[in-house]
Amino acid sequence: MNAPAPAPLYDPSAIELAAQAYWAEHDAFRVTEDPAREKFYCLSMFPYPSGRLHMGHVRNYTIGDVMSRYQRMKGKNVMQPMGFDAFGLPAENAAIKSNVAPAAWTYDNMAYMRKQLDALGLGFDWSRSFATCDPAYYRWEQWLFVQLFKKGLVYRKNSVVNWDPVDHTVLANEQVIDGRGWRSGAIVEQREIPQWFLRITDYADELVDCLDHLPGWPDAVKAQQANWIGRSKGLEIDFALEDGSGALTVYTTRPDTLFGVTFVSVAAQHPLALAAAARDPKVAAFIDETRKTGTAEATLATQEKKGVPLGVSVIHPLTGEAVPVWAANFVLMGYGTGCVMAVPAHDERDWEFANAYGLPKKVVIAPAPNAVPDITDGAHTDYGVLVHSDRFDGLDFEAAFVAIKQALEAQHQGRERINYRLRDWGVSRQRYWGCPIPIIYCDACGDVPVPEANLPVVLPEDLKPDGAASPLTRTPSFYEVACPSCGKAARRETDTFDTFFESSWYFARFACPGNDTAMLDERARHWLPVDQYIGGIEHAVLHLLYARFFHKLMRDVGLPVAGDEPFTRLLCQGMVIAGTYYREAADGKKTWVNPADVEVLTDERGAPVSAVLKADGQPVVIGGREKMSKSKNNGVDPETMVSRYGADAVRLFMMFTAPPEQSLEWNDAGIEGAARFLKRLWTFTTALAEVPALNLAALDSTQKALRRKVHETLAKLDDDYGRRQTYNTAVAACMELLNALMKASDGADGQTAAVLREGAEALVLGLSPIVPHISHALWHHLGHAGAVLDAPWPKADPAALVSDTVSLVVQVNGKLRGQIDVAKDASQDAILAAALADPNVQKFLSGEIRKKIVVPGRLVNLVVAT
RNA sequence: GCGCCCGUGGCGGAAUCGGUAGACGCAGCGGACUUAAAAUCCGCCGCCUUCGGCAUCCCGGUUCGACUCCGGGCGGGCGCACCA
Repeated sequence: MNAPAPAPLYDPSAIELAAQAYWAEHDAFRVTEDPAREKFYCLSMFPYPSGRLHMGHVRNYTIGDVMSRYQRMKGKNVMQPMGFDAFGLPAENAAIKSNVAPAAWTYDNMAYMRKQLDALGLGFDWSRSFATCDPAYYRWEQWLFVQLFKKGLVYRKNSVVNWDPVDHTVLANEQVIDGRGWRSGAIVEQREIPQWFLRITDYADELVDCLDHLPGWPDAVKAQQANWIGRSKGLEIDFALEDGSGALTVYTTRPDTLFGVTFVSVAAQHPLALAAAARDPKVAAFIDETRKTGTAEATLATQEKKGVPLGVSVIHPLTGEAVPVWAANFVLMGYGTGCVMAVPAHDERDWEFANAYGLPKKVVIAPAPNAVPDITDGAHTDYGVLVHSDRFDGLDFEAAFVAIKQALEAQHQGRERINYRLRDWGVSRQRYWGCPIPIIYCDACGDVPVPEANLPVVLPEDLKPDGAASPLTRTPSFYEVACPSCGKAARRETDTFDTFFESSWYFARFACPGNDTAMLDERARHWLPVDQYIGGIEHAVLHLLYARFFHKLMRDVGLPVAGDEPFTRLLCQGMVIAGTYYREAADGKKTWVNPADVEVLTDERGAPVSAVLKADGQPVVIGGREKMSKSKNNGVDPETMVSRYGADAVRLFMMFTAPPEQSLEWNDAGIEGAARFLKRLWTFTTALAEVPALNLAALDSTQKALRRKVHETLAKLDDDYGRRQTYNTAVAACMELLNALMKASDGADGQTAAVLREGAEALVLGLSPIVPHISHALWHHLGHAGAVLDAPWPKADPAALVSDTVSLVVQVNGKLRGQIDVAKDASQDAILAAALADPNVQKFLSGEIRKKIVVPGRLVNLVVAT
């Protein structure tokens, strides 16, 4: 090998700036539709512009960037866009706290975060970017809302909000702390006001059924969504009121237990309970009590079962018996019909309730025809066969469901019904910094949608929220309008959309930048669905369900979206966690200290024994590993890490330390290890000089083995990047290969040097999606003119993978006793002969060999009598 | 309570279809270089030990063979939370 020219030292910041400048200069990530190439749409959940990126963002976007760069090298036409989810409460809070306009605050934050994203080397097509607070964006969701209005998919009804009586404002749930307003400290009231709803329940069946056709989604997310939608099949059954004044309709999924009904329970807010309250002060008192506890949801589930008899009875539809009606605190007014038939023998809640009030229990389900279930300690809720149920005795659940349904239908007292836990989506928010709802209220014409020609309804950006009611409600120039229909004075809606509205369709708009005449165009059909979506598991239900819903809505109003589902493959990355450290004051108050300020002391094995604060050398308590957060003071700032170690090291550490969907523990020593590896890669690759051409015929067995390692690594990389999406094992394989190459590089010349060079190229190409900057520089070092991001993905040479001999393990009774090398096409007999000849194996072959198992390419297991 | 997921060295993790448990990295220990330190390089590194034995939360099962499959426990995490 020629004496290498003195190589420049690895200088991450210089290399990274140069690579980023190259990408910017060449507009390297801008894409357009290309019918000749397969498209790949890779999307990471866009951020709220809070001001600074946190490690969770870095992890999310690194994963997306790695996938994008890999697919690009595989020849796909990759679109990876990025934008900002720019409406929301923090901007209003900042406005109140620092007296800055929400718009200015938001745009400043976006500019800063854009710089941070670029410094990480993320390959976004910024020409497609937008902020959702731009009227050019939100006008189209107003337009969609108007279309849905016309189709009857939106409606207005009264709904409860958290009302702060001091600030005269509606509070979001997270602004209510222990039942009090976050700023005023006033006790929050529940108030009913009219709000807009989207009929997501019309799509409940499709939303749950389509889950079965999403093989690329994690099961956990699909399970959560199905759970959330909560579809159940049951019967509505009418119980006639004894006084002949009508009927009480209950919903049940267990009509097989109908003969076990001993009373009927209604919600405290049920009309029948309210009517009884007028006559009976005890009922009135009960209703009052439930209203007070009604707010604290967490206690609701565990609270004691309470109720009060209403003094009315209903007639059992099949037995004709009279059963009493009770009001009960555990019956939900908002689900089903607000009343349920009570079967204490076979329902836990009814069992508890009946026990508390001494109501009878009738067993009507048994595990077997002659068995008697034990209900002394609780209800028997399993399915079984019917007993004490007249002509239905002996039937199982399914048969009883059908038979009882038919019996009730015949007397017009029952019908099958599907129920959902899912409620319609309330989209009204009494907030300033959001998209205005495009409706005008006219005394003469009612609720009138803003005509399409008048869209967008622009949010005035010069208003300043002060924590009280939305400034829109105090801005006549905004809300005083003429009715679009009759021209008379009317009032504009001052509520804005839930911010989930914006994030429910942004994925589609990325395909259609610049279109100011339509929400979407044919380009959406080209790019959709998103091939790979990446984001946090915290969005498993709401965001992902709403986005699926919007995709179907856009489809049904005739917009050019492709397919029924927006996201083909979904990856939910794990949290970024870090150790926590604290000191506890005498009063039990904990002061959390940042991990960066702590020194951990270990025993001689390396196990941590104690920790001290660097500043004063005094001990701190070692807490658990938890999600990075302000409250636990265990956050690590990405920008600091990038300036200290370089973006490549940060990216490498994040991809190497854990598989993407698992939680990732940040530790400073770990990222130093990542930086060390990059330094080694740099030193090794830059030291390679001109080498002779690779001559496969001239390779000796050592050189062949080294070359096999190179190509085995390539084969593994493709599998890890593509099918498995386990970047941690891909990096490990590269580290292993670099170790092997460096071991072989001492005084290497001739064909060994040629193999080393081939290995270096494999490493640079194979690592380039993860560490794009150093790869960009090293690719040029290796003499290539083009950019590594445009190089084709390396393929393993099948010829390099074949070996003349294979190494087999020899077991005796399943225990490892020896190792043999045999020809790769050796016969079973030859393999066995070699195994039996091994001296160590022979030591364990005292008895008769009962069985000989040969697994080709793997092992030999000899079973002897013991 | 119901649903989902997970338990492997001091630590993060690997073992992809039931076939060498602990790859790769961190931490630690020993050494080289150095006046010294940092950086770098080399070696050791599950536990008990002499051959060897024991080890993937515990107990059982299937199998020639189980981290992997099945049953039952224990522990942890996440989601939903009286949805009839």
